[in-house]
Amino acid sequence: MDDVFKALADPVRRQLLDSLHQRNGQTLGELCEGHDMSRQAVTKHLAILEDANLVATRKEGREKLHFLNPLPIFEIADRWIEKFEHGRLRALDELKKNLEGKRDGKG
Amino acid sequence: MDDVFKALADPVRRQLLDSLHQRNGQTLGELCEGHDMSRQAVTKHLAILEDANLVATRKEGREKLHFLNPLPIFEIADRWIEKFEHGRLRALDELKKNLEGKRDGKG
DNA sequence: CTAATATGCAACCATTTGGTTGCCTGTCAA
DNA sequence: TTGACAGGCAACCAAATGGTTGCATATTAG
Repeated sequence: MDDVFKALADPVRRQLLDSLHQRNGQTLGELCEGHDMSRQAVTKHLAILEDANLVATRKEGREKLHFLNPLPIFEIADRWIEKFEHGRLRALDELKKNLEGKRDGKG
Repeated sequence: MDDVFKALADPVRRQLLDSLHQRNGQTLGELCEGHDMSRQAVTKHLAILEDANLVATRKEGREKLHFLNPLPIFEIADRWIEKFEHGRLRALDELKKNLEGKRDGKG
C-alpha cells in the first residue's frame, strides 16, 4: 500500500494515470507528449507506477503499451479512506468545536 | 491537493492520522509515543500534515493539541478517486483482456 | 543491409526529504 | 524563585527523489 501512496504523491504520475484513464493502452512516446521533460524522466515515473501495480504493460513490436490498473486505487478507497468516513457530515463542525476549546464535555 | 497527496505519502504521517482518528486531540508528546524517532522528527511530520490542512492544532497551556481534519481526504475521495470508479467491477477483466492482446476489436 | 523509430540502461547531478542534535522559550508545580 | 515539563527553532547530515545526458538494443521501413 505504501508503494501506491508514494506513487500517487507526484503530480506528473497522477497526470499519467489521468492520461491513461482518458485513453488506455498508450505507448511510452504518446505518454511523453505534453510533458516538459525527457523521455527517460517519464520512463522512470512509469516504472514507479508499474512497481505500485497502478500500470501494467505489454510489448507490441517495438512499442510498449501502458494500461491503467485502478485496483490499488480502489483498495485505498476501501481500506484506508473508508475508515475516515463515518462522521463525514459532522466532521467540520466537530473540528470547529474542538478548536474552540472545551476539552471534554466536562467544563 | 498536491500537498495532501504528498502528506499522505509517508507511512509515519498516515500512522499519525490513524492515531488521531482513534483518539482526537492528542498532544505532541502523546503522538510521539510508539514512534522510534525523536520528538523533532514527529514535529516535522505534524507540520507537514498541518500545512496540508489534515491536522489542526490548538494550544492549551504548555501543551499543543492536535485534531484530525478529514476534509482534504474526502476531497481526494470525491474529486480524484471517484473519477476512476466507473467500471469498477469490470476493471480487472478489462485489464486482463488488454494485456492478452487484441489492440482493437479488429484483429 | 541501412536508416529511422521506439525503447532500455547506466552514470551523473541538484534538490528535497527525513532524520539528528543542541539549545531556547514558555508554562506548571513546589 | 527554581526546577521540571512541553514544545519550538535552527544547523546539520545522509539518503532518496526527480531530473539530465550519452549510448545501446530491438524492431520496422526502404
